[in-house]
Amino acid sequence: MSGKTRIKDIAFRLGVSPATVSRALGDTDIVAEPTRTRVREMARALDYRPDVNARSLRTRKSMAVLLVVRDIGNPFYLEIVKGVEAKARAAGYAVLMGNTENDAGRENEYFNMLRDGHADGMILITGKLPKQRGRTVPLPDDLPVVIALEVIEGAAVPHVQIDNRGAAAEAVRHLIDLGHRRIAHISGPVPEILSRYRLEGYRQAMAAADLPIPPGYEQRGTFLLHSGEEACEALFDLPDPPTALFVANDEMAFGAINQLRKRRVRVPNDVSVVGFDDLYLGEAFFPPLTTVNQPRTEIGAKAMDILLDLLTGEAGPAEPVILPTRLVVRGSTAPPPKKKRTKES
Amino acid sequence: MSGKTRIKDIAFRLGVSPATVSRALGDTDIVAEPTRTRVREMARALDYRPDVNARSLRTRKSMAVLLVVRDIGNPFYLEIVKGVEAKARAAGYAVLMGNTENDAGRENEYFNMLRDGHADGMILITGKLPKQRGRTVPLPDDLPVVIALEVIEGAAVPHVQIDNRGAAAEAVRHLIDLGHRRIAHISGPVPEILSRYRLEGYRQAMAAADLPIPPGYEQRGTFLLHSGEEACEALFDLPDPPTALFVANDEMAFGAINQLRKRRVRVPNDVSVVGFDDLYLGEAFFPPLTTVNQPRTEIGAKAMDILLDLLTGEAGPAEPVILPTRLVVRGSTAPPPKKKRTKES
DNA sequence: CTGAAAGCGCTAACAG
DNA sequence: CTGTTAGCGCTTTCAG
Repeated sequence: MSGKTRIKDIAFRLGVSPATVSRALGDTDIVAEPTRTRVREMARALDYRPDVNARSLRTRKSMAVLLVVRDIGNPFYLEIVKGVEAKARAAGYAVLMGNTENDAGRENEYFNMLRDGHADGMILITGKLPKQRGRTVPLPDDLPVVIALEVIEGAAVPHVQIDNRGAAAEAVRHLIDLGHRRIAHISGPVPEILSRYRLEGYRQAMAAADLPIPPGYEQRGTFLLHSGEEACEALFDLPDPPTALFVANDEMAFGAINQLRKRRVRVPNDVSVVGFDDLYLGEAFFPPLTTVNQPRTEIGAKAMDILLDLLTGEAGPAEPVILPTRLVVRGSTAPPPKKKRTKES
Repeated sequence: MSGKTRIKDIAFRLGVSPATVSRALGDTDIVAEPTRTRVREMARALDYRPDVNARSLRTRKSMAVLLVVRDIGNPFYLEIVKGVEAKARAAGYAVLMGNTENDAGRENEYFNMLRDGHADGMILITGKLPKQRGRTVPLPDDLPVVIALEVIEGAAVPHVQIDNRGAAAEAVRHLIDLGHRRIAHISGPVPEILSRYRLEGYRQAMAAADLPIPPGYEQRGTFLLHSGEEACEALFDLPDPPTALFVANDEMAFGAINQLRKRRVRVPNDVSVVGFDDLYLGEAFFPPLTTVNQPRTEIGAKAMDILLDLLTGEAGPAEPVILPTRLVVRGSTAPPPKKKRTKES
């Protein structure tokens, strides 16, 4: 009824000092057992909740971490978020989600929240370091920031990532093992480092098997559904179209398969497709998508573990932490068709 | 270098009082123009950021709102989040995301964040009011809470929702108009009110067309992919299986179509399927899913608008706000097959 | 073991 | 228009 319960209300009713109440409520300090229980019972009876702002102001820590993603609308991030959340709450931290929409201004804004007391540390899944006045500032070594999933080259900040190059190569090798020789790649936006790594993995695997990459076999996409369709269209307008596609993410792979269906090209009978990410709905897709699974929950959990270390003054890992991926073979890949396919509309 | 810049640093360098700095930085107050600019320039030069905790402690408002969803892992919520976010940031509010996992304890926890100063108001997308000590507490009328998407019956709290019953009926009517007579329904978990509304819409449309609902034609699912498969299995083990399915959400519809494919039942040639939600990937699915589109961004935006009103002391709408849905006809629905299908494994 | 007192950084009265 | 003063609610010395 009468507004909110404060520490002094409890203190007053019990005839003790506010300081004693504060101590009795905290875990650390030593308060005489009878007092301690009386305080706790009263606090519970009055439904007392400490004011976070007062506490944070005093202790200079917010007990919150910031999780900044590029696009909260991308289902891909969801499990990472869960991994972070689970660890965070276990350690008593709240998780604040930030959504940059790839906008430099907003990235900066979240970065500032570290300084204005909103959060104590941050996990970045954006592939960019915030800029100050247009130029990237070198992060102080002790700033509690962890990069997850993405890679920021040259940043002296702990990284949790996967071996994108190796995983891509493995995916391509799967196609090669199946007997494919004409394998094309639909990449993500090339300025982005993850796209480059996956592209490199593709080239590496092709080179290792002495397979040529004909002109036009490297299509550049945007990671979005429709760009998979477009890239696929370009690929199959080629005089000598591929028999297999390694696509840099699942979403574009769905788009590509869709396009193939429109052209009455059968997957996997005529053309095999491998994706990357292992999205939840990949299973329900037809055909079920062969793809590279990323350990998303673990990436989130590991990143939070490291952040927690940073927050308690421990040093982060000197080397990037690499988590293992797994090629999930489902129904979108098969050996190439026996007879040589010729150009047909 | 020397820790963080505070108001008094600026004041000291400029030879003015902290109060003047505070006023000069705020929009409202009147400060002599020269002072005002000098303060602002100095603040910018020192890269000053006001401490949110101190400010919140003093002003008793956090300028943050809480957005609580049932499962952050569900892509369905994403656009709602965006709608909320856009409005919130335009009004200077930060959005804190809460994730309940359907856990009563966690729902409560977020609710408490309203009282401990974390946030000033909240948008609930959980279908449940938080409980205190096991029982639902009636929310004070003036508590800044808005329910979006879900419905909590009997709660005197502003609602932003869609007409689930009407939208479901429209979907079923589409099937009826196509010529279907044997139409089954896969519902969500029935304790949930949204599932009930959609179920009612189905029954209503069937009744209005004088169509019977044979035993077994109402299957209960969980809104999850595999439950769509299972329900579909049960349906097509029936002696007289349906020629059309109205499924309470897209995810289960994907599962159902998958199951149908395994049984070599063609969609939409043999059986038509309508979903509900219009998930992003529904387009890429094969066949492209006919479904009910919910105006998700608008739901989020409208909910935030109302919350903003509540936060400024205005009254919320007395009646629930109903936003229009739209039946999106794509490729998963068609007239029923001409010849009567007989039972076949 | 407990109380008194100070102070985190900010803004809002209240004077001037 | 600006400075002084007080205080938001909490934790933490420092005494006792």
